[in-house]
Amino acid sequence: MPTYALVDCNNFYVSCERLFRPDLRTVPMVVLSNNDGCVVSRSNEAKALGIGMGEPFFKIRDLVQAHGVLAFSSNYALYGDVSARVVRVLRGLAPRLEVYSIDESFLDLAGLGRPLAGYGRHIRAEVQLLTGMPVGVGISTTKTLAKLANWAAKRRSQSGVVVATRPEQQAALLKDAPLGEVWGVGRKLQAHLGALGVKTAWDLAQQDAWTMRKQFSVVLEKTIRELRGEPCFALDEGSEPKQMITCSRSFSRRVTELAPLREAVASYACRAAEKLRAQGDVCQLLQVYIRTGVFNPDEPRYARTASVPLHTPSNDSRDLVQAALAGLEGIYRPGYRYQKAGVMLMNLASPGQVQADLFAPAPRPRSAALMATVDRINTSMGRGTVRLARVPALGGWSMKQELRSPGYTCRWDELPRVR
DNA sequence: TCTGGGGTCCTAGGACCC
DNA sequence: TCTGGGGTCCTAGGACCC
Repeated sequence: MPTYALVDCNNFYVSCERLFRPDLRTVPMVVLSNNDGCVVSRSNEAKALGIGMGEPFFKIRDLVQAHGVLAFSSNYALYGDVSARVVRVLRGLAPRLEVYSIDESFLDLAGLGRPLAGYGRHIRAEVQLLTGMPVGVGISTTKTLAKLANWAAKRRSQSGVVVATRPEQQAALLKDAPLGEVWGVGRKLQAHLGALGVKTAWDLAQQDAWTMRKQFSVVLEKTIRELRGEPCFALDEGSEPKQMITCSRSFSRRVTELAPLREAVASYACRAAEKLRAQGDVCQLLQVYIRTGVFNPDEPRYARTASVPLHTPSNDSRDLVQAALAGLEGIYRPGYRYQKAGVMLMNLASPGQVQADLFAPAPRPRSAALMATVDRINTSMGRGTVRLARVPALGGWSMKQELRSPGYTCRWDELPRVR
């Protein structure tokens, strides 16, 4: 019988911040998105105060003041490092594993030959002991059911482990879970299905799969089958290269002039190019977009995307910056207050795979060696140590992160001190 | 005044072909 | 007055995920 465990870190970003600040263990706290814009992680104490996921920080300033809620800017270097440590521990406990996100992994526990509940508790204890990270464990026969069991582990169980492998356990789980907790059912689908009287995971599992497929999508059909214990989603052990790479940022303040937009777009193109080279691909189509804010109804709106084909597929930062800036020139209009820009790399391919364009300009000589050197220096000495002249270290548009914690585990000069 | 970033997959519709 | 059918490919947009 297929058996999956979903291991999910509790309040992951907040828990990372607490690893090196045990004094904060019971303090209400939140971690904010880039530019200190929205709440993206909340401690249990912050949840109890009614602070919602994704809530704009400025809207809860009073609440934060009144209850002494501690806020942190997101520190992705730290979170990425902690995440890698957790995965290392999990790999030792289940060799077949899918890293699903920065704070979640699916483990294949089929044929374990040990009692599942006990093994779930063992997983939890090992991760806690070796990394300090609290996790919940949901175990069932499909990935969708394991996700749901994990939800129950957090909400309904003292031990932090829920096993739902037997039919009666699964029925109880489905009847207990609101529709919106089902993996793959978002806000829109919840509203549509709700109108049909489908309110719980159990209700959804009772629907006719074929009818739901015709009325909604093949994805929902698979979700229904998975809820009934029929596996439709396989474990994905990774190594598939990405099909699209993007780098985009909101500005710390509105930008109106072309010059700072050029700086920002050039720096995003460079960052995207680094990611592209890290997976060893070249790119054949680049898109660049700029847009004004979307929340202020009184502000004139503008949003455009430019697509720039690369006739010679490339992963050279200089080529991608050039293409991005050419695209930007075509879509920039003065008179707007721009809030965000982004660069997307598409139609990715491995270098040997692409057909050379007979009339395309010749690729740059020694490009690969130069880029490899730049990447090596930036990897060892810090991102942005070597960069193109048109990419400033910091622009007026650069991200605001006023509340960032130290890089406890990833910067020599910010290591915690022990006295 | 202030509202994140990076992905995937699916579908519908249009262009194009024979 | 009458105006095919089926397949493929591409793109844009939407929904979902964390």
